[in-house]
Amino acid sequence: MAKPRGKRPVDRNTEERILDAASTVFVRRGTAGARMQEIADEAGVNKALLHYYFRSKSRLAEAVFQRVAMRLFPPVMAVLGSDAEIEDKVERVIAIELEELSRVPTAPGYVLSELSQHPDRARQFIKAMTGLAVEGVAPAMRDKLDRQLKARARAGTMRPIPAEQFVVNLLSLCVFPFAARPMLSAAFGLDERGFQRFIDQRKTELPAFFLNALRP
Amino acid sequence: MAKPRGKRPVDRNTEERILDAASTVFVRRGTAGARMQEIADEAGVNKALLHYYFRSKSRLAEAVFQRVAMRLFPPVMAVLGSDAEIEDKVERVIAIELEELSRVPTAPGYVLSELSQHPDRARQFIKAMTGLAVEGVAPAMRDKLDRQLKARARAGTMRPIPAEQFVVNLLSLCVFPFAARPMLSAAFGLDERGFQRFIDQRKTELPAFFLNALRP
DNA sequence: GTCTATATTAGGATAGAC
DNA sequence: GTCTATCCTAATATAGAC
Repeated sequence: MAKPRGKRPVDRNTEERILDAASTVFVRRGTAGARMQEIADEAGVNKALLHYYFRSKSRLAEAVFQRVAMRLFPPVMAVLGSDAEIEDKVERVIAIELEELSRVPTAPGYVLSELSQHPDRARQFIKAMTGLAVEGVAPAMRDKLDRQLKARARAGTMRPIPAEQFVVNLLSLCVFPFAARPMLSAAFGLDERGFQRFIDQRKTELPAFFLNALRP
Repeated sequence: MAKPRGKRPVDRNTEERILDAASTVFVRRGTAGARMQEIADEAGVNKALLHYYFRSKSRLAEAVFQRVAMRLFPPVMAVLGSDAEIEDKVERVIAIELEELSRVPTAPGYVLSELSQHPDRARQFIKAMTGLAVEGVAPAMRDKLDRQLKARARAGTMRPIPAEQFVVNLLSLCVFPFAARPMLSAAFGLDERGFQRFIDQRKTELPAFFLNALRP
């Protein structure tokens, strides 16, 4: 419940600033490693204010996770659930993801670690995203895709593949390199620029790879 | 400094048991979220003993990360760097990874989160794995693969693809589903059995998908 | 090598002034 | 709404007996 509802415009601003700061710090340190003090410093306010707005660290953590995840998943879901052709979807998802993740390259690591230590966040998020029960956007998207893929397979213009595998393959190829970035950089001897070049190369390589994999 | 070197056989056993317990707890809670007390309980020993063997939590965390990563990566590296044909490598890596990760499905989440919060672990690990400098196993494997892929592309029996992209694609497709397991389970409504069925399906689907993607 | 007991600090949370 | 000061538990770490 809770959250104060002040009248002054300052309120929203401060709450926003805190949320921004918290996102930065939680993504950097992980939820358990994050310190309320560091968040306060980052936001330029006092520790006590964090509790004033969010009551506890765990509530703040929840708000941050929702926010980060909300910026990551819905755009992809929208494309996958749209009426576009499969080839279009593949290209658009890859373009959107590599673009967005280049901007926040550490977000995947945070989201995945948060999920592995706090699996219930996944359910909460799916629920929050659909606004309804767990049965919502995700199954709708899956069914839509499933029909498309089956039709194309029947027409012989595409290798048959279950919709879930299709989605997971696509996301894997986009997200994993960012989540594993430190290991890849170390293994292949890439600095920051090198990694960015690797991702740029991937922007053209990945659609080609994926679409080729779908050929009948 | 360093680790005590007792004479009695008991020593090794206890140290092993602590390391086992620590792995379990660190993987479950993440490094920052893990508690020395919980590790001691899991190992059936006293807290003080952890410090006796590993001096501090951060040293223990380092040892655990090395151990978990060592069981995950080297087998794959070995296959990728071997003399086997590309098709063989693909099939073997997928088989090994899906098999091993089914046994420790939460390991990827731990390793990735550890990496994102502690990027230097990657360098340390690569260094430890090669036993030498950072230039070691990884580049050798990369070069080997690179030659194979280039030869096959020249012969027209395979679509050209940079070795790094090849490796990253292969690992992405194997590892990501485990790291993202809670989200996938929530999105697709899978329970534990459902997820296992999904992975079993993947054991045949993935080689087909990947090899198809490599066709010229 | 293993335990009990304790020191010490860190960090989340609250009280209360402004 | 925002700050300063403080409380209090939890958690790492050590001392010292056995």
